[in-house]
Amino acid sequence: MNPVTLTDIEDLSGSLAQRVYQSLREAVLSMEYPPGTILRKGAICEQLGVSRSPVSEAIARLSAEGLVDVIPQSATRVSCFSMDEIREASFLREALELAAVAKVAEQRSDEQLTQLTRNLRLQELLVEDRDFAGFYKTDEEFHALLMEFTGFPGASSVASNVSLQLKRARMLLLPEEGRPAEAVKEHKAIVDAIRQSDPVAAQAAMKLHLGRLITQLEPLESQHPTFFRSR
Amino acid sequence: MNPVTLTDIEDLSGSLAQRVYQSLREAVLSMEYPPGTILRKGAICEQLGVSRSPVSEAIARLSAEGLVDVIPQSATRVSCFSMDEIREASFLREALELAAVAKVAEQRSDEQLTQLTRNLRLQELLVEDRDFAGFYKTDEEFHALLMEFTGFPGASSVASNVSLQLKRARMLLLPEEGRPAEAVKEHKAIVDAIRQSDPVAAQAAMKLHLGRLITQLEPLESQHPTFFRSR
DNA sequence: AATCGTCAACTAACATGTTAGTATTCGGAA
DNA sequence: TTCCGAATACTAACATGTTAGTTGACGATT
Repeated sequence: MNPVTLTDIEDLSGSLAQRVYQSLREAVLSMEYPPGTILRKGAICEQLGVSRSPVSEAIARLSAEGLVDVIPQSATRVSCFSMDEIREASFLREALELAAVAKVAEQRSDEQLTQLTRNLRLQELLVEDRDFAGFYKTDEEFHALLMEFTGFPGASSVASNVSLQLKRARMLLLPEEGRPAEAVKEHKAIVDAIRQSDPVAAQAAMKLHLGRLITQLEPLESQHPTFFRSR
Repeated sequence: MNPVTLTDIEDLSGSLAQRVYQSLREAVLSMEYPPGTILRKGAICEQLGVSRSPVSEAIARLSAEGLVDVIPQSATRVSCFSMDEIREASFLREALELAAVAKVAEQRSDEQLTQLTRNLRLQELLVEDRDFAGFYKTDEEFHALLMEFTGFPGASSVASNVSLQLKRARMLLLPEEGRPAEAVKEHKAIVDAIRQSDPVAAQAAMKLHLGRLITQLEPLESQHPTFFRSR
């Protein structure tokens, strides 16, 4: 009865376990598997045409990231949101992005500034075209670029790991009228501060920007109570 | 020929895989398995009296954390240090701890302040007794307390994960004469700022303190070239 | 009708068998 | 002696068999 909602692992690269992991992770983050969904190893094996070994490894990694809860000897289900966790993720993300943006403002190269500006222009275009999916993607690229420009290649992945729950919760947010345009303005303020090599201003602009997201997220708990756990 | 250097998994709790993971992780972090050591699944299975499944899962987790490098179809070895990675870890740790200490300074309870003060006194005692192992442990507890007091239970584990390489590299540092005493003073400055609810001063004190560690770590690359990879 | 205990079905966890890719060694040719 | 290549031994990766713990349903008892 359930349609095949997993991206085919044939399209991915790496070990089997790696591909299964990516496929499952994508399904969880995109809310194709909404919180509470029970993951059946057997079904996944059948669906992807692999044995349980790579599936187990994939699930173990998802569990370590907090995307699924595995109930010993019983079942494993897609983890529910908790507003506490979302606030925590927001706090950690802010800590990392503030440090990054300050460092970038201090040491940016012209080439890096150009890349940020180019990304910014793309954002404007996509908002004009009302291509919100494209905008989301470019938005995330913007933040990833900033982390990369710190000169620490792993910083980007740490930040995105820490923000996983935010990314997933954000999927519940319908693009609110006018919000993407505002986000672009805030991004612009950040880039302006970086252009002027002003770390303090860059941090302030980033803080403002990130604060908007958590504000948008807060009402979700009452709007989608089934996706949240009380605790 | 090799003596049994793994802590017995009997002493640990949780699933087999979890226990194996803890045992291996401890061995890597304590430098009992120095960088470059080749991990043989077969030997580990024999030594711990378990099958390859839990060992594989444990190694997969260590690999995800960057503590071991697994060479596909060939071998898995304890990862070498790289000064770039250590600088990166230091940057990320600083970002998190600065955010944490500011938040704690703003919202601390008296009970929390008491706990910090108590930890501080313990540090003084241990340094007086020249119990450096005990001091290291209490030092880490100090930083863990600060992360906990943010009110975000996961923040502590994120911070310690990010600092794994720092923790391991620190093992190479012989307790330098007078350094622990200085560290206690720096900790005291941090707690003083928290006592006065002064986030800015707390951040400054923390930044100074964390800066000392990376300064101590820098010379290691030339002192222990075999433990570092060039790249 | 409600509750409790038993049992059957299902799942993760663990053990073990199999495959395929890598590295090393050893022998032969230059 | 040196260099190259084939064969072998070893490893992680994958598949599959087995165990044990949990859940839910069903029936007996009150």
